[in-house]
Amino acid sequence: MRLLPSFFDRSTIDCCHDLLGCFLTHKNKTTKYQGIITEVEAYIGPNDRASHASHGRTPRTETMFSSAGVWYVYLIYGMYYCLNIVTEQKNYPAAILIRGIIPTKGIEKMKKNRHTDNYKNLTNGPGKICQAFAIDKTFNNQSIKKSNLYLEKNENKPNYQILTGPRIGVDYAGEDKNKPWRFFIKI
DNA sequence: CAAGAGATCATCT
DNA sequence: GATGATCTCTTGA
Repeated sequence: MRLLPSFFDRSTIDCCHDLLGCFLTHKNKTTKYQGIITEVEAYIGPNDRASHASHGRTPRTETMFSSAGVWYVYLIYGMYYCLNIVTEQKNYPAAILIRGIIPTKGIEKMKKNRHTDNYKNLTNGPGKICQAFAIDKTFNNQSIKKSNLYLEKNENKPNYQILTGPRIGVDYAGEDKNKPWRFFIKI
């Protein structure tokens, strides 16, 4: 069952907890990619110095100010894409970065896309996820309701513990770098 | 296994 | 002109 935009129209932290364990799915002409989300990070509000939106509205960050349930995709370090889902009300900039996934479908194509046979190295990082799932900027600002990139509820979520920690790669963010806004499933 | 360097370009100042 | 919500490769213990 596809998650609808309304699922994300609420506290970003709550969304993070509920998003863990759900499926990410991308269906194109040739391949169905799918995996279970195991790690995410929250970027919340105009004053979060780790967030792109802390520098105000710009052409790039405009997506973060959209209403909930659209993809925010951007290029980082000139080489890799990162996939986020926008949360909370319109004009309040917030999103969740998807950082870790366990692949369940399309694994052979993921290996090709990633140029490796190492299963454990397919989707354990935000840039790797986008490469494995063939996600690029064309998905930016698309609604999860209509896009062929979408999220699904997992009816058989196993019991697991959710751990938290500081976000990765945001040393520039001053005090905000210590916020425990990284969430991951204990294996 | 850990640490360091380099790749590479859209975005914003 | 500077920088980054990353990754891979190399080096060395």
